[in-house]
Amino acid sequence: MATATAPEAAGTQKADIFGDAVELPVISRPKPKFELMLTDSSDSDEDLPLAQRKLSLAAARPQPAARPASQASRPPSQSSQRTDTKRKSTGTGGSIKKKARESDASTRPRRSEQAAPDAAEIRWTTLEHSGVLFPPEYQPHGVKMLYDGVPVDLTPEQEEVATFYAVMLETDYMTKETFKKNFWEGFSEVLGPKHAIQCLRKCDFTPIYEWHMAERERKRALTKEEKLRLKEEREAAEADYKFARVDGKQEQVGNFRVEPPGLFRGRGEHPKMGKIKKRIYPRDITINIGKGCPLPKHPFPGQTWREVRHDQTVTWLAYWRDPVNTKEYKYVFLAATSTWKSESDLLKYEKARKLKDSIADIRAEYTRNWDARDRRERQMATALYFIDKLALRAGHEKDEDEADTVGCCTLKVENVECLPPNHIKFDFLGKDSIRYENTVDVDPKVFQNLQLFSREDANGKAKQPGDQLFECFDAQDLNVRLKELMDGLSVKVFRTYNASIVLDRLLTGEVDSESVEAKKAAYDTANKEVAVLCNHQRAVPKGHVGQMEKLTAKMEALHAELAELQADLKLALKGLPGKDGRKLNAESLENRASKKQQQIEKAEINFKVKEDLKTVALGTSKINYLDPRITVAWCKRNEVPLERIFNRSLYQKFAWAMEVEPEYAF
DNA sequence: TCTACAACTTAGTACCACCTAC
DNA sequence: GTAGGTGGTACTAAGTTGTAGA
Repeated sequence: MATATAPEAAGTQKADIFGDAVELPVISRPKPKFELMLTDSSDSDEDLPLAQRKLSLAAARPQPAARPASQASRPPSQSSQRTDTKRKSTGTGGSIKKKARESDASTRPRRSEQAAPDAAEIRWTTLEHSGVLFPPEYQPHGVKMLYDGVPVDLTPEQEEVATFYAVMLETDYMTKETFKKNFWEGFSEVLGPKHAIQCLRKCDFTPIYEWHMAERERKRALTKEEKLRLKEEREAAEADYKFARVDGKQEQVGNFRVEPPGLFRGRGEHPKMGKIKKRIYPRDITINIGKGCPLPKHPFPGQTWREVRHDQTVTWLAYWRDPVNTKEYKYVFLAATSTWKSESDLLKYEKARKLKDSIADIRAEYTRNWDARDRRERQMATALYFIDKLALRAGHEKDEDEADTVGCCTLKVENVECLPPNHIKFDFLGKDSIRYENTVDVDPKVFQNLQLFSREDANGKAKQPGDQLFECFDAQDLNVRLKELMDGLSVKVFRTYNASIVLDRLLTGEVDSESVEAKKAAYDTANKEVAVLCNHQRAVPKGHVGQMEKLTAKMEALHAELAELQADLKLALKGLPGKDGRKLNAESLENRASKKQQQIEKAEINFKVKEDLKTVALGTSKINYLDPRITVAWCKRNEVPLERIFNRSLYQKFAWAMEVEPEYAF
């Protein structure tokens, strides 16, 4: 039985992967397979544990100004009251959408220009980097697509767009009319009105697709040496862009590559899927860099960056406007391992831990408000119950040109079904158009409220499909309320809190096995609980059915072999020869049967795990929701090598959590 | 007061390199 | 040596949030 290792008894050892400054309690684990990228140790607080350092940093930084007293003390009933009339129902199945944004962002003064940023907002003093890496210019291949069975000449620009489409011929997008319609709009524009190609139906992109597949195969068939040479060339080209220097410290850049052109691959039924994502040039990109630093170079003579800023209040290095969703931006940020991201992670988990101290009061408050006379109060309290218990996302109103997905605050009446006596069935498309389907038992008061909210609005008018379930408030209103309950609280904190507290609870007991395999399985089970809670789904892996069939056949073969061994063993124990007259050795047969049994058990576990997890994504919660200190502490207590749980990336991302005490509780 | 922007986090998927079993 | 499986990683879409400014 594994026992928790007391820190005093455990002592500490230097762990070279973390650099000299970090000490780990002794646990029996092999040297990790990978090295952490060492951070600059010139910080004056280098003797502090990393976690404390970050906290100290956070504490040292002036806190943002408190909310105006008027806002802070405003009684809930007086806060931005949203009425039924404000949010009109479409009654046609569509959700209420925001008015399309029309103003040009470039005409708006930027935050940093409005006034000198106060000290609380300054994120850096010096910032040096090499900008962004552009994808190579298009190289025409000369393969002709067919129109009405006849090869057609295309200009390089037209050929490029045709190729965007051709490479997607075998994807599900080809079954989507929206995708094809949007592509055709873009393609026909590139072709021009007088082009021979006049409709998509007669287009045959197969020759280009076949060329693409042959290219892929050619690259796959390169020799090891050729592949290595290409890799080295690629790395040499990227070297300058991989790192930035922030206040003198080298930091990894996350996404330094400019997104290449292609077709927009929106998820679910995104109305813009198939639109052409045009090529981005320096003239589209705004660079953020320290004053006096050399400007990043780019390979386009005659072009200049769209703009160069020296905004010390933000952490992005570059951005450009999304060419498809033109109201949005694409940013280049530092990598997850950077100090900025680590700080931000730590603060996120500390905020979630703070919620732990307030959660009882918050629950008491929303429970009281299930009976509130004010409909808005009652709706908010009901919604918050679901956010808390089911870890639902906030859900903001969306434009017509976005996928029609919802969160808690934007649920429509048809997304919930009240099943007496107290079951609520949820069925809606959430983020990424992932379906949330869940039936839960709720408090009778919540059940009554939901029946009312889905039946009629505040004026007693019957609701129709497409109408909002909670029509009296939105996510922003709820966040304002949450800030009254706890400083810094917002809806998303509940997801972090719930994910981490569930993991913490599930990992509290001792694992009933000495084997690392069994311990890891216990961890994965807990991880799975969280993933299910957060509705982290994935597509069933390709070939899953085939794999399961193979596993089934393998298990059947193993069982048959075991049966044979057991039959022989019976004969051997009676001193009889085998069916074929062979002499049998009982001891050997017993060993072989035992090994076979183990093989069967292993295969059965493998089968079950595979089937269980075929639609569950474990990684998302590990990366975003689970306080890594829970995992690190559990590994220390249970003598599980951390690299069995965290891969290299997570190891680096959570470097700040490594020296946590084994007794750490979320 | 409200909307839209700007900045950031969270998310699933495609692809590729590596490992393992045969 | 090879095929198939697996895990890591890059990519980029799609959320959330706080707040400026009309």
